[in-house]
Amino acid sequence: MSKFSEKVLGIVKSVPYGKVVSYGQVALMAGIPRAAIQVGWVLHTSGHLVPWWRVINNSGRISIKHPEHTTHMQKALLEKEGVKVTKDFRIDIDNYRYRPSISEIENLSLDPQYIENLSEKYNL
DNA sequence: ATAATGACATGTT
DNA sequence: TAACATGCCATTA
Repeated sequence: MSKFSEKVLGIVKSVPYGKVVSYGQVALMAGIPRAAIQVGWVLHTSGHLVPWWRVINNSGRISIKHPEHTTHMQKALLEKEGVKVTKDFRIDIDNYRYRPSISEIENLSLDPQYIENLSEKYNL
């Protein structure tokens, strides 16, 4: 298990009930800004340990390629937490996005430039 | 070591 | 809004 995987799992675990994050945001918080797809890989392989359904893509959609069940299951899981998901799997991500606190960001021991990126991109 | 694969992001049509 | 192209990097073959 790589450090990247451990960080990703830790971050996803810290996403509170009823909130969501984007793959890109998780990647950035893990210290590798453009590794969004690797976040997906980690969740795919080790996702049973963490609230993977709170991770969606940055356009506010559930874009899991896996046919059938998983997308519907994710929709159901999110709705159970009070997150509105439309029939075509759209989510108001700005409204539901998890914005980590300063202390949580410091916990990740990120480079200062990444912290700046975070606040710029996601309006922390 | 190289090449292919992916639960993605971003910018351009 | 959607579709396409390119960039990215951990993992696997």
